[in-house]
Amino acid sequence: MMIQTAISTCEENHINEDAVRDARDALIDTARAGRLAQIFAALADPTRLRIISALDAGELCVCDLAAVLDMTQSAVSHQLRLLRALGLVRNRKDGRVVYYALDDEHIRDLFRRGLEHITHGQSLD
Amino acid sequence: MMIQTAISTCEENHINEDAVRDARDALIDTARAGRLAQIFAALADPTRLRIISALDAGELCVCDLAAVLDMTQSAVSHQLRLLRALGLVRNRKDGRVVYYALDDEHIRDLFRRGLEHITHGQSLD
DNA sequence: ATAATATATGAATAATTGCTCATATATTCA
DNA sequence: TGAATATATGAGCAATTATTCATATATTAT
Repeated sequence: MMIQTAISTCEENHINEDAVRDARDALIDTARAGRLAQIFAALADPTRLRIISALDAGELCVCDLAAVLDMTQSAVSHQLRLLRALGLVRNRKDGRVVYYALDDEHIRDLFRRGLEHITHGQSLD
Repeated sequence: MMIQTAISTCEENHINEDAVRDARDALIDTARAGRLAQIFAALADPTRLRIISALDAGELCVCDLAAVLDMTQSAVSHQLRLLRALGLVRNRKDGRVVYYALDDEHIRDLFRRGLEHITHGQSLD
């Protein structure tokens, strides 16, 4: 007579071995998780999203960007530095004016898709 | 003889009026920016991304999820509460066991696209 | 060279956040 | 009912972060 091995506590034997196995296969490693989180983190701030939306229309110099966003030049510059460090924007210099533009189609895609999600409730592809 | 009006300082007249106009049109309002930021913020943490990746394989109870992630049940529970508050996961209760599953195809899509971005350098659509 | 202007950046601060620890709640079992 | 187990959650702490303020750097114009 076969008695089913007691799955005593979750800690020891898990509640569902199969599900755990599947999950372990699907689980992304911490390195990937970290890099991915960093990308999404770049989009996880209202100011940066507004910057990205503004630049989505074309390049803009820092001063004009600050005017459009109605923010301090300093604050905008700080965020631009961050976005540049992450490779999301590029800049070109013309005299003492520095123009910024979006430089990552993937991010632009994520941004637009997120925006779709916000605006038209449901509409995937 | 027509003398071009001096665009004195950026503060007053902007450096490029046209670009500013376009940017103003494209600029998303702060309400949208806030909501969108919140969505991306949900994906801006390695732990939450690992949770999402694990649940992408199917539902899992809290305890098994904690085991898979090698994290405290408490920490996992806290993150699950956050994800649930944002509508990213749903849960069903079976006795004293609570199973969690992904509940937002848009987020799942964003997650997978972000992951693609990470893994295969360039590959949009 | 000096003044003016556009941008960058270090330091400081306030707010947010992810985790731990302790404990509460809920459910099953004896 | 009481003990055991799965999950939830409040408080506290350490780390991160977005902004401001002051100031530095770079470029143009006088």
